[in-house]
Amino acid sequence: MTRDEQKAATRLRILQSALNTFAERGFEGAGIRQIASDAGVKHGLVGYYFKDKDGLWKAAVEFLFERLHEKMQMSPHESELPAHERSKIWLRRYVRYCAQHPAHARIMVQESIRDSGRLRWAVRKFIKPDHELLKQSFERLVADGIALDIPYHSYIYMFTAAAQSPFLLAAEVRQAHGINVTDEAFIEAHADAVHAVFFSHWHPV
Amino acid sequence: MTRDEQKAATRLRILQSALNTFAERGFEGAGIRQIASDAGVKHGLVGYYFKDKDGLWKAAVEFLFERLHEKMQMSPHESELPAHERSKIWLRRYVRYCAQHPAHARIMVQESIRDSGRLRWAVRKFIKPDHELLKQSFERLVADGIALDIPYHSYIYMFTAAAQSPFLLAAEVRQAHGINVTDEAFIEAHADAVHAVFFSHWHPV
DNA sequence: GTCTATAATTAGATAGAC
DNA sequence: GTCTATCTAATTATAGAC
Repeated sequence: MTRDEQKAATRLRILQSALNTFAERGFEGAGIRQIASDAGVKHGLVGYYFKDKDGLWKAAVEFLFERLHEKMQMSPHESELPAHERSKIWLRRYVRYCAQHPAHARIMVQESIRDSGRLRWAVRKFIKPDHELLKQSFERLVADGIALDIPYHSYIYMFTAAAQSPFLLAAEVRQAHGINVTDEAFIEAHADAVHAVFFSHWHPV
Repeated sequence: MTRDEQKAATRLRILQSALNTFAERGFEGAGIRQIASDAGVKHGLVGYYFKDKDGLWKAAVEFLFERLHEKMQMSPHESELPAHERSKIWLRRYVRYCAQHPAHARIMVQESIRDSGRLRWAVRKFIKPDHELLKQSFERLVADGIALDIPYHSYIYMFTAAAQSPFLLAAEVRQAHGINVTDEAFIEAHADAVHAVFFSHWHPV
């Protein structure tokens, strides 16, 4: 491994550790010492890579959204499918993403509760652009009679919350219902359930 | 005011302050000094009323669920309405509760992310019993063809998340969409949207 | 009941050794 | 690049004054 690769690897280990810790304990609850220790480095090194706690948080969130965009990308083939097929594929992919990367929703939900400068940064850089795209997709689905004609902001927040919820709250689901939400069977069943609620109004003839 | 009333009033001020602070910053992020100062007392007094931070959190959560149960109670008259009317009333009442008391979802969501001993306590004492009742109601609605026949745990988490979401994430909704979710018009519109998505499958003849 | 004072930890940030 | 040492500030909890 070259020096640059070593450096990138160390940076990434800190970042992954930060993702988990911010997700589990929120910004204020997360400790730089804990994050560093989980990554196998000393706390002083975090400052070298990310300047301060804010910088670390922003880098972690940047990582999350870039990965989300990668994972949600449609292939050229898929992009040409009819709208109801496309949204079905998109939905399953999103539910699967929520199941595999629960830290994303955990970090963003906690920060959206907090109303911080960090949230303002994330809204401008990621949330607003993403919601703008979602709005356009949603409006096409409404025009095609696939999605219900309700206010798009209610739709966006209901849909994403419904898809994320069991994975966001995995600990509660396990304790209250004995369900392991990382089971493949549960993920599939939940994706089906989200589809039934949000898209079953439209039945192709 | 009698001594006992004074005492109860002071306890309540601390409790309210704790609700807001735990909601905004999570358990670890919340500071007893901040809570005490917002309540107009010195931090030492918190220990007198609630022993320690854990005791304060549990008292706050107890307060939340007792208020929820009060507010969601059906009148004898309402209890005799047909199922689809009853669920409609229940839904609007729940959305309104989420709008008026966002601290409830904010505290519980953050704690359900954390997987703590506090969560175990809340699951046993409040969440499991509540979900058991929800399950029974849901199964009746499915039998009557009012609710979709999907796994009840997916239904519970989707429904509650969809109802709570814009109020849970009020800061994000305001920053990203310029919407004040405490507006009466928004609350009504969101309740309509939740109803359309989760109950419009059934049309009375 | 309420506050003051303090003990024991812990936090984030940074300067400097290697 | 990585770590050690340290500074300052903030934390929870509690003992004791009033």
